[in-house]
Amino acid sequence: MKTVDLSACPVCSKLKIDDEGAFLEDLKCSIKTYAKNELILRQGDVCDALYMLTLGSVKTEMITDNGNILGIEIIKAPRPLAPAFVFSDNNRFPVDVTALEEVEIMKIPKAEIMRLMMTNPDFMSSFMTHNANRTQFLTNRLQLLSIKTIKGKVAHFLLENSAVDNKTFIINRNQTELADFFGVARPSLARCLSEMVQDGIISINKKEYRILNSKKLRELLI
Amino acid sequence: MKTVDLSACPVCSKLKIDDEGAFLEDLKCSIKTYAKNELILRQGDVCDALYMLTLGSVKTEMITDNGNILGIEIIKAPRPLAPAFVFSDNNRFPVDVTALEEVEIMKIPKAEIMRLMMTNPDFMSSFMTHNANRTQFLTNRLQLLSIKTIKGKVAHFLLENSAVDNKTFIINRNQTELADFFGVARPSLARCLSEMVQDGIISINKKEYRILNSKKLRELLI
DNA sequence: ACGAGAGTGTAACAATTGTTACACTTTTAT
DNA sequence: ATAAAAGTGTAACAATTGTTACACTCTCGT
Repeated sequence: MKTVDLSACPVCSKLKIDDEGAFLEDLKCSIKTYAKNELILRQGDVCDALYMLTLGSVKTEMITDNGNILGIEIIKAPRPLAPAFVFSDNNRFPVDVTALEEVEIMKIPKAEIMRLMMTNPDFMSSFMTHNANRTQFLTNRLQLLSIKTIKGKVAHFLLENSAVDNKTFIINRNQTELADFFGVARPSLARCLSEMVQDGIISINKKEYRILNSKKLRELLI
Repeated sequence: MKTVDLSACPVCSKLKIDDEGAFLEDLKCSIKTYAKNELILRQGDVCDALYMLTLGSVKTEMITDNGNILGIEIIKAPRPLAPAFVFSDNNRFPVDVTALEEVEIMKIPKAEIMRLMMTNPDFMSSFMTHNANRTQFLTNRLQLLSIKTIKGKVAHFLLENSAVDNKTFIINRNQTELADFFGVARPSLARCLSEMVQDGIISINKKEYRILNSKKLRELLI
């Protein structure tokens, strides 16, 4: 059974491997499966290995001190989960990870990662780049959270997600998830969205969003 | 002139180098100095090299779309600035960096970093760990920002900064900087602080903060 | 096709925070 | 030493967001 497509993985794609099967057998790793909605990793868990999502998709969310949920992101296989934290001094998971469907996770010991990095320059480079991109993602998240008004967050989010040429796009989150993502209350988000629709700035049809007036949308950032 | 103490640097400390001088001469890098309050790096600048702060201290802050300032951290030499971003796909600086005093910065090309990593396992390990710790720092920042009430942020911050045994400590930020750090308005922070003092939860004397009632402080997180 | 449950729209009201303004204190530079 | 600048306390008011509640629509499984 081939469960992993290494070439699609951001940190493994550059590996020059003759025999993928042999490579994976060589790797001292264990594989575990999880059912839909199962909690895979808990915020605060010790992170002594690299967890590679090899099949399915998961969501990560942060539980704040006050019990609020802050949605972080949805991750689809194949991709490593929180790869940076394997190497941190206080190596604990920063988020809860929950299975969105049937999921398969490969657990690779830290020592194995070290070995791969030392013997394989391309792997090292990919791993570094991937981690750097993750940091950039976190920075963007920080930027989004630091916008104080909900309309500003929405504007930032929509402008970021809209291609230059295409002003219509699908957002694969329902309103509740979107509110979690922004760290605001659901009815507050609904109010802002409906006001923006009334003002002719955007239109919403189910999960399809369209920017009608990007000038006004940009003004909401000010 | 010896400007750098490698042993104090989080990513260079483990380097086994006989002749520090020769090592630094070998490194294809350039050194530049900046005056107090000078803007060293601007958010969005292309980041094609590792910037190592070798002397002095700087502050980093993020300018959000709406022009607000979000204070991130104060960095003292020796330490690399935004090391993760050298390797990111979209390698641009995430923050403004401003000199807090006379500052010296060493610019090391990306290729040199790669060479060091490949030839020096300890350097690689330190670099990885440092980047991981930076990610963890960003995650903590994210957690702080996701707390919605100002008192909650203050409580989180104070509890995080207070040692277990010592309930008194110095915060080297004035009220304005603290407000920027929390991403709130200065008078709002002042109001919360004075209420917390009135309620006998904390006491403040200039920059010395003391926790008087840690139980009540913890309740503010709920 | 139909009922249960999830998701959405919206309203009234409460709570928190932001804004602006100004007096006052402390620090810094000359 | 003294003026200028930076930092702090605080008040009135505006604006935004959260809370709670409920009706309505849509989706999905049986």
